[in-house]
Amino acid sequence: MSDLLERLRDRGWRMTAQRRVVAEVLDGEHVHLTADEVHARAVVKLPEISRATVYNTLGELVTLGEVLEVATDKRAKRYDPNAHRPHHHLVCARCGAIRDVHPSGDPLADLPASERFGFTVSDVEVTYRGVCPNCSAA
Amino acid sequence: MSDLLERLRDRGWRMTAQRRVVAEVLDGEHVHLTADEVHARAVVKLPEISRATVYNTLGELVTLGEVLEVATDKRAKRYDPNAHRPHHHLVCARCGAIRDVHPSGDPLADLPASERFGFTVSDVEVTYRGVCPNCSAA
DNA sequence: TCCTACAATGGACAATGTCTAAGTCAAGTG
DNA sequence: CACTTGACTTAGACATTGTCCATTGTAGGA
Repeated sequence: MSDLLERLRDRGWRMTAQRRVVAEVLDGEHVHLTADEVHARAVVKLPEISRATVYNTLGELVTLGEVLEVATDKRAKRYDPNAHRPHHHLVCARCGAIRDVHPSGDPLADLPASERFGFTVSDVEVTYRGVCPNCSAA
Repeated sequence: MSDLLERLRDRGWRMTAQRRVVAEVLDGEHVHLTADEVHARAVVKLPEISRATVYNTLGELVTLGEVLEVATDKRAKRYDPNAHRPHHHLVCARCGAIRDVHPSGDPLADLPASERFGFTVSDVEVTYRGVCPNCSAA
């Protein structure tokens, strides 16, 4: 993740304690936090960080393509730091747990020209839904 | 769509003017309204209908499987009355226009057991993103 | 027609996200 | 190293979307 900080500095990002903390919080695999969850964790490391800054920083990271917004949850946006390895998501319909998954095949190729309605299609987001082992056991 | 009203009556739904209006508003192809858009259109036909009733009715229609919630928009839930014909969505990244599309192939089959992490996978939602003809012309 | 359970209402509340004005500070410059 | 400047942060007001509840209304059966 320090790679990330490097890349951002190279792109002219001013490096502040707040931004560093947000980047740290987002580090890891299978991380899919909402903005408020990011804020909650950031506050632990840097108590005076404000909500607005977290929202701003997340927005910038998304614009820069370093973090993805995913819509697995219909309430709040979630942020996925794993932006450089293409993947999709598997969501538990009961507890909301999210895993990154890598389906075989290319869904983009599955959309014939006749179904594109003149759109220039550039991206696909696939969300699998089901019940996770924990929840199906209970 | 009157089929819908029939089906609902058969299931013991009490038929009220409000519910009829909500069902009418949702009639059609490529309809993907937010709850507040549904409310706005319902008010035209029945001025005293309340927001709460629209939300309740939409929630019931979803529970009954007559309408789908789709997460193409990251702000608000959208409601898709085309619940009985499986399909996916193509969204314009600029103007937000949404089309129903029917990709070939079955994305469910593309998720190998090794990528299921013990989940019982039951459903897939595919969202294609791109730029629609109108927006790319501009 | 009358009853009653179910539905609708409206307004308070909650959750998520956006904006602004004012203060603060990172980092380049001399 | 101190200075300067414009980008960054802050707190809190505001906006949007969604939920809840107590009260009032009404669909549809007896």
